[in-house]
Amino acid sequence: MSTLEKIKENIAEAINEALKKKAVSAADLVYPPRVEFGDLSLPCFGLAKELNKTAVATAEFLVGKIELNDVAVAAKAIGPFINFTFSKTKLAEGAIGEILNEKIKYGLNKIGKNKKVMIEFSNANTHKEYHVGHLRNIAYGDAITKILAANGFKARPVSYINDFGIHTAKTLWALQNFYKEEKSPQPPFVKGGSKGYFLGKVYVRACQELENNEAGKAEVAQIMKKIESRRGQEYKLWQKTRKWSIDGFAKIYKELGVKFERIFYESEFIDEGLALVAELYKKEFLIKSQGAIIADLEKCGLGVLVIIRSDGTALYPVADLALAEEKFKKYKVDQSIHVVDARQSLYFKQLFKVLELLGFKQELKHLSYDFVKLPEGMMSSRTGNVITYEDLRSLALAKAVEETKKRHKNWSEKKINEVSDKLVNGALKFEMIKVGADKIITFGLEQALRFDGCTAAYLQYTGARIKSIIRKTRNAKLATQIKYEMLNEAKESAIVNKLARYPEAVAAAGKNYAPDELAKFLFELAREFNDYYHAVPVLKAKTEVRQARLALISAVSQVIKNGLGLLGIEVVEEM
RNA sequence: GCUCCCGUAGUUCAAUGGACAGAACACCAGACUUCUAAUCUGGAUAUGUAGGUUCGAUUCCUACCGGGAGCACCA
Repeated sequence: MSTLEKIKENIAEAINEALKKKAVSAADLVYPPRVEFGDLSLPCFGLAKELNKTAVATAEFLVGKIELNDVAVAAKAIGPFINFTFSKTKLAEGAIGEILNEKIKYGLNKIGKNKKVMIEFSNANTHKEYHVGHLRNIAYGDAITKILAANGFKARPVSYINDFGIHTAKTLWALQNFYKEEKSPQPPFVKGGSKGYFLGKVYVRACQELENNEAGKAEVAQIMKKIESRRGQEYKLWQKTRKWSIDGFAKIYKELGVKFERIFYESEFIDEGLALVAELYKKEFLIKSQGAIIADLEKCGLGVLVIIRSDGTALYPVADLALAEEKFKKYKVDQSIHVVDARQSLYFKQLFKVLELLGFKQELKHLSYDFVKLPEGMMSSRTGNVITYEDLRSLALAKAVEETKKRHKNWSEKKINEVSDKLVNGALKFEMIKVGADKIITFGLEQALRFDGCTAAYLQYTGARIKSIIRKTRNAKLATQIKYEMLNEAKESAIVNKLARYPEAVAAAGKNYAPDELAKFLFELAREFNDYYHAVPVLKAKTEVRQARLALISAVSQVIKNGLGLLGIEVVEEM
């Protein structure tokens, strides 16, 4: 339990003792909106009812009865609230001491109790573009994985790549029909693009060419059947191009520093899925309708889920059912989380209902988030109205390099690139994460490429400033006995309060599946530090004060590092 | 038509049912012989409408008005 949690427990206990019954818990204590009110507050509205008094009278009645201690040193009734004030020294000693002692482990908890959770995200398609929509998915999924792990879950990140859908046939069709002239083993690159990027362009072409082209659509269906049969030239081409996409994904994951424990492919599960579907069809769990095989979920208010097309080819749920079985039986997960865009809410309700009807008892969760659109309108792979990951990254990198060079004329190319890389990862991820999952992101390029305001760069910069100060102490060890009573600036106690709340921020982010809450928390902490930085000198202070301030800012640096880490963002020593 | 999501400042976003609705961007005015100015300080503007529940509603409920998404062979 963290310092602050212990304090809250103690206060709740003291209140209960004063009342001679268990009336409040630590969770009833809230943080006052203004510093003048104190450090912690009990709203007395609930108690007032129990005691049959007004809330104001309750606060006044109770405040004198509460026994204080050496941490909670004052209690004052202000209207219907009882406001507690902490000993600044004790809180600083507890919180900073804890941070400097636990380091990277500060803020972790055991709420998850080793529950095994598989988090599936970055479910991209081969033969299509990887764009900013996928970026939101991967940033969110990765942050959720790390946050759940910090909350004591056994979080297992996996990805499920759809390499066997009709889109692959469309891309191959266009490749064969419109890119034949390209005899070289290298595909006709869009300047600077990878092969995977190129396939994305081919897919767009395919969609355009197939519009109102019935003959073409029939050819695509033929190609799909050939791919499914896993024989012939088309299958070979499928294998080759599939690898282009997969290599492209691997490169992206490496750049972003996102790791998966396992990457599943639809093509691995399709046969198992088809067998499962055949069995379910035999048992009349699935039925034939209009030539297709469906799950009729009308009774549950979920419409119908088409599983096999009327031409006999498989749809998405086929492999998804087999994959779910694999997760539960082989990987023995307690919970399966699917990080997928909100537009697929109905699909997941249907899929989960089918799994439930099949008798699976494990927890299934569709962690949905809203989509990313462009100022000009919806993104669409089909029309090519997208910002691809590669384009975005190279723009961001150019900007980061430019900004870094401007400030550090003597840095080597290597150092500039290393720092720029971290800035780019931070900028891209933070931009996607800082917004609540239920908000549509209208992706503005200019805004995304900013390095000021509420951005990762601001946090990284704050960290770098602190590191710079610490370097100037020539890495002299912190005094073993820090005199925390030296931290008596108002700005210092604001920072200490914030630091002490970090473990709660981690728990809340996990409970609500909300990395944005953590992002906001870190931004606020950094803002408080930067304000302090301008107002209060560290290195110039007298020895004992300097030691205490160094301990404080080291703790800030540690918490920024820990928090950003949970968002998948690295800190930098200098920038 | 049915279902779901969202309406807060010029813009993009905050606010476990709590005290005076906060930031960022943009705009204006300031702060680098002083620990990194990718920073800081100061300045104006906002809860779609109408009801209800509550001591208290941006938050919960109902209706309406806007915007978006989904609803059988895309994923």
